Amino acid sequence: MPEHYTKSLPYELELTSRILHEAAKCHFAQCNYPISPEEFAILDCLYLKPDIIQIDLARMILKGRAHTGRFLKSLEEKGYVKRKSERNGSKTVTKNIITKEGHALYNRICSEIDKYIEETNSDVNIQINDVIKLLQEIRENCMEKFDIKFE
Amino acid sequence: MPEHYTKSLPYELELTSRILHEAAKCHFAQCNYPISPEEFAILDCLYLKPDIIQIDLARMILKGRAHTGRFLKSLEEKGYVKRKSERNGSKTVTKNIITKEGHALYNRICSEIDKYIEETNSDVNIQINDVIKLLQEIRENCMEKFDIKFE
DNA sequence: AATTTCTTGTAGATTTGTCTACAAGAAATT
DNA sequence: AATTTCTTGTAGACAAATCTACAAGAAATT
Repeated sequence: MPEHYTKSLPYELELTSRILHEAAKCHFAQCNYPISPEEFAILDCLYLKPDIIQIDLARMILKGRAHTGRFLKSLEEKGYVKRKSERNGSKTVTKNIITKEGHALYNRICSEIDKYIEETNSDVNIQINDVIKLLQEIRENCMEKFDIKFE
Repeated sequence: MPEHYTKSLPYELELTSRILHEAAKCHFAQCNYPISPEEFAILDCLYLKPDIIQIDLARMILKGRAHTGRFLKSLEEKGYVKRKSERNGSKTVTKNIITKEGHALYNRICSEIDKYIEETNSDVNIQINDVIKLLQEIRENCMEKFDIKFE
C-alpha cells in the first residue's frame, strides 16, 4: 500500500507520461518530421481503421470532437489527409483519406519509431504486454466509475 | 513488438494518464476539496521533504520553476502553506511551511485518497510495485537520452 | 570589495487544450 | 412532407501550461 499519493501508481503514471510526451516531441523534432506526435497518432488510427468517423476517432485518441477536427484540418492543410464526403451505398460518410504524401510520411516515421519505442524500454523484468493490458483495464475501469467523457 | 504507435507502451501510457488525470479531478470535485490534485501533490511532496527548495520541488513534480511558484502562491493565498525565509545557520532558506489548515486538509484528503487509488486498480495479475519501478526507470532513461528539462 | 551564481517572486506573452455553440448537410423517424 | 437525430466544420471564449524575462536578496567566488 502506498503511503503517499506522489508514490502511487496513478501519480507515477502521470509523471512518466509527461516525460514520454516530451521524449516523443524531442524525437519528432530531431527527425524533422513536419507533423506532431498527436497528428501522427491520428494517421496511425486512420491506418488501423480507415473508415472511422470523426467522432469515433475522437474517442480513440481521447480528445474532444472539435479538437480532433482541428487536427484533421491541420493534416489536410499540410496535404497528408484529404477529407471527402463519399456515398457508401445509401449512407454518406466523410472519409479521411491519407494522401500519397501522407503514406510516404507515415512510412518514413514508422521506419524510425520502433527505434524510439525501444529506446524508451527499461531493463525491468516485466512483460510489456501485461503492462499494456493493465493500462487498458485501468482506463476502462476509470472511465466507467467516474463517467469520463471528452466532449 | 507493436506494429502501431497507438498500440505501443508510450502511447498507451499517455491515454491512461489522461484518464487518471480526469479521474483525480473528478474525485477531488466530488469530495469538494478546495485544492486541485496538482496542489495536493505539492502538499504531499512537502510532507515527504519538508525542507525542499522550490527548484527541487519543481523537479520532483516535473513542472517548470515559475509554474511551481504559482502553485505555491495559490496554496499560500488559500492559507494552506506559509512561505518564510529562515536562517539555517549560515544559509538562508525559504521554507514552505504547511499551516494548521494545511495539515487538516492534507489528513482529510489522505483519509479518502486510498479509496480512490484502490478504485483505479484492475484485476490484471501483476505486481503494482514492479510497474512503478518500470515507470521510474522509463522516466530516468528518457530524461537522460532526450535531455529533458522543465525550465 | 566586486563579481558571479543561486534562489525566489512575479509579470506578461505564447501556446496548447478544452468547452460551448451554431450552422449545414444528410439520414432516420414520425 | 415535416421533424428529429447524427455528423461535421468552424469560431469564439475560456482555462491551463509553458516560456521568457527581470528584479532582488543572499551566498559563493574572485
